[in-house]
Amino acid sequence: MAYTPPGKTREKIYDFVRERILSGTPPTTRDVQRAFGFRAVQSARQHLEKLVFEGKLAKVDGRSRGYRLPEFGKARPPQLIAMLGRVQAGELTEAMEDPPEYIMVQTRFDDDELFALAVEGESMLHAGILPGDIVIVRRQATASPGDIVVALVGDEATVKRYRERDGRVELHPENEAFSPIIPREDGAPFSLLGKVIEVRRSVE
Amino acid sequence: MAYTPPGKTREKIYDFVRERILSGTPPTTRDVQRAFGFRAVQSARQHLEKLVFEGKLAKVDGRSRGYRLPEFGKARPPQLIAMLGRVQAGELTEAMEDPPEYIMVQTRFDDDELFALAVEGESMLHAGILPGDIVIVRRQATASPGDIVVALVGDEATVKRYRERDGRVELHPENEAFSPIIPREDGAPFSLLGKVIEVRRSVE
DNA sequence: TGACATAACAGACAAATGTCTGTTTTATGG
DNA sequence: CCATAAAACAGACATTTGTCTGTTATGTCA
Repeated sequence: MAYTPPGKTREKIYDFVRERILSGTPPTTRDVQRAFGFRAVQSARQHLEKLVFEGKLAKVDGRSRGYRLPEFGKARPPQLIAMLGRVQAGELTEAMEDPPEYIMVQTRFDDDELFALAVEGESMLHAGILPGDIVIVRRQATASPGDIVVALVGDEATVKRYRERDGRVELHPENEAFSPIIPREDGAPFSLLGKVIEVRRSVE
Repeated sequence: MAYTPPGKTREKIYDFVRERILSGTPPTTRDVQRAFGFRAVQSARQHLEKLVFEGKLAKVDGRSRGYRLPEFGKARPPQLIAMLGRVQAGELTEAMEDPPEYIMVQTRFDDDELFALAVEGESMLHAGILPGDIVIVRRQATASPGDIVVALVGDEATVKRYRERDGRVELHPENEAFSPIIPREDGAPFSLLGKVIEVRRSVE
């Protein structure tokens, strides 16, 4: 390979490795060699080791594909959770849209405690939750007053603020145009699905 | 290893592999072997191959750590972008908090076009953007009317709705308590940093 | 020009890892 | 009980991959 100014090639190698790590698998030394047309493995290795020395990459010695992004060690590991959809027969079921949708999150919870849901109404407008927003929900059967929760009322999933009054559960919207739901009174079957722990909105 | 009912061990192996893939690196066949206490590599391999056959895992033949989550093929690859902070000398600089913070997103843009920012004021309350929210921003020097943008006014980064009136740029808050900013008039140096493409809020 | 640092190359060894063939154990159904 | 299927085991081989030692280019600076 032709000679390049100091650090120039190394930068490109860093970008390459970073990209590969993020897209699923760290490259091998020889992946890097081939990608940059080096005729010697050592050329790739030298750059990689220098990147580790500089702290730009982390590494697990001896293991194949042992390069990491140093940030990953400190950050929470990414989790892939399912987007749920329709409400059927009293239970949220996976929306069977053609490409099953997943969303990547980083929380302190187990990923099988979590699911995601698209918000449909405007009842939580003043809490900054708009129609089309995605809420990340942690499954739990109880909640504390003030929590934003997802509940199944009748066969509809709804996002509301959880309150208690005189020992009774109340689900409050945050929009004057809507009325609170007091589960026992209107007889519809009620169950708490979980608590909202994150809200996301795409505004492209 | 003791005999287990059909499929039981395989489920656990799937969970294990999935976890590993999400946390950065797919396991090797022998990683699985060791993790489950198999005395033969083939035991692990048999399960893994069957998972691939069932479509629960994807695989790159021959390569080390070749197992993948099939969903990853369809989804946008995850991107790690930096959380920016303070505004210094007219430019947004990386907040040097001890563990440099990164956030994982999945967009159709290049990750070096993107940065993230914590919202500070209440000026965009009615657009569903609250103090403490994280906005994902795409760097761009121009915007279309209606876009929510991040602009540098003076030495402060601010999130506003982009408008044009009589050919002049106006930055509108979405909260009656605040007034629009008309850049040229008040003399403060102004520059458009980018457009908000995603809003996130943690409500734990 | 010559010392020096970095980049790149050559070739090799050893460990890690994917893969294969065949056997043994355990549960299930007729 | 026997046939069958799945689970688990044994042992081995080939490729991939990490690592090492030493050498040759190419640019920088005094």
